[in-house]
Amino acid sequence: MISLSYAEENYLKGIYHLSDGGKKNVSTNDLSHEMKTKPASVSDMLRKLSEKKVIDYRKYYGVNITEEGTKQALQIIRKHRLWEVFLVEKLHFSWDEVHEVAEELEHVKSPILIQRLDEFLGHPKYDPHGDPIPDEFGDVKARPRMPLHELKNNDTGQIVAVKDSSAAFLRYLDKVGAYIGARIKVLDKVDFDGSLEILVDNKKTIFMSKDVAANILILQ
Amino acid sequence: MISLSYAEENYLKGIYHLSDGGKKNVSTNDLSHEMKTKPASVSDMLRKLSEKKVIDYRKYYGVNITEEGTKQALQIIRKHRLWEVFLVEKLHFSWDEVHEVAEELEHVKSPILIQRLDEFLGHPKYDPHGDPIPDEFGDVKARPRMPLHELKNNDTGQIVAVKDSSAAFLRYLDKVGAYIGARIKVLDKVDFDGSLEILVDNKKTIFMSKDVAANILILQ
DNA sequence: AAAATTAATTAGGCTAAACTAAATAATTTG
DNA sequence: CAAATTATTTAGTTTAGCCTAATTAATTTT
Ligand SMILES: [Mn+2]
Ligand SMILES: [Mn+2]
Ligand SMILES: [Mn+2]
Ligand SMILES: [Mn+2]
Repeated sequence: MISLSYAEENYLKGIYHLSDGGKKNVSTNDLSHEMKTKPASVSDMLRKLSEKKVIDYRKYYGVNITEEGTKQALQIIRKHRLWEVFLVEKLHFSWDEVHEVAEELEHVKSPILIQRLDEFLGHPKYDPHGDPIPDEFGDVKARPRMPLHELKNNDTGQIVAVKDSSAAFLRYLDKVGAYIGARIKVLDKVDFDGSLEILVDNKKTIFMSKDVAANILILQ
Repeated sequence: MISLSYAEENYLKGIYHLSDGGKKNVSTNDLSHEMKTKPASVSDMLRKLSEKKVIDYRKYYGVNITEEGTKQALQIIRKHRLWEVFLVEKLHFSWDEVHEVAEELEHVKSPILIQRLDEFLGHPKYDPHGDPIPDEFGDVKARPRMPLHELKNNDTGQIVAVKDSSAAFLRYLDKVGAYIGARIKVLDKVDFDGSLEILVDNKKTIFMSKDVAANILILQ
């Protein structure tokens, strides 16, 4: 297996995410935005990743991640999410504090480390944000999930993940009392702006904007 | 607190160790050997570390670590050793497998991470090789310890640390049955080559060369 | 105390990963 | 469909961290 640098790993992960798991073609500009670098830097990196055969790159036409690239991206994501679980379950981090740290830990190179960590955590299937953890072969157990803002009046379901893992968003969810695993029901949907009134665990009613709801993923 | 790069952290740690915790002056050549880089690269790095005030550097006369440098070195060592404890106690690594991985983990930047890890581990005082773990203020509980080859006939004591943490040495100790915490007694010391016959835990007799004994540290 | 040896530094290069500015390709618009 | 706009790449710099070769400083030897 070809070895990638810290920066290359981050780019590959960015490409994997923007391509929606390999389905879509990714543009230089979008990637530069994702990576917080300039398009010129992205062009440089794409050439290198292409030489390492983890992406297919046609100048001016964007990139597609290869089979090998997908495999590697999934292993980085596996590490990231396992570390997130560790931080929350064992070190009592809150779910809005883990992303940054996992962003570093995911690059530690030691296959045995990640295997043992997985065992130690009891082979978790999902990370603290509800995202599935790929297994050692890169297999992902995907659950069908739908953004909350697409639900109709009286629809019910369970919060299983968040689309946005930023600290600001997660802390907002903490404040209003939304969490992974919560059972919800749409009490009212305002036509004018798409904002929602939600019943949580048959107890608490919370109001949220369409933008917030769009970042909450529901299993029906 | 000035922020150091990954490479700078490793150099500073190297300087700290070679200087015996700040007591000795360190030469460019010795450091280049320690870091497995060329003396020219060391000169470059010393200039940079000097600008960051973590070392006192007089050209051609070697370096001394500053107060600030010592503080930072101790925090890196703290992280290194806490991670080693984690790997052994929680992930069931053997003591000869942890050093390399800790060498990477020690650079993860997150004060809260290391504080929580310390709590999770129950504030351990020593790492798997018997080395003391500095506390968050850089205070180290040093035990008086003596290399085994300096003991006399019939002297007794307890193995509390190893000087060499290489996998080869540690696996050799595993094989002969020497471990941290073992009670030992010197049964015989051969004048000719300094090799030793040792009684371990009043049960097992083991023979070892002077070189091996010199890397085993005893609390009397 | 000069000569020889050893240690350390400087000079000049290389690569990775970023950048800005300029050039060029692709796409959209009148 | 030519012109304008937007996206992307290329060219040329920068910085960190390494290298080799050449130079210079310090130390040891005769
Ligand atoms: Mn990362
Ligand atoms: Mn996550
Ligand atoms: Mn290290
Ligand atoms: Mn250790």
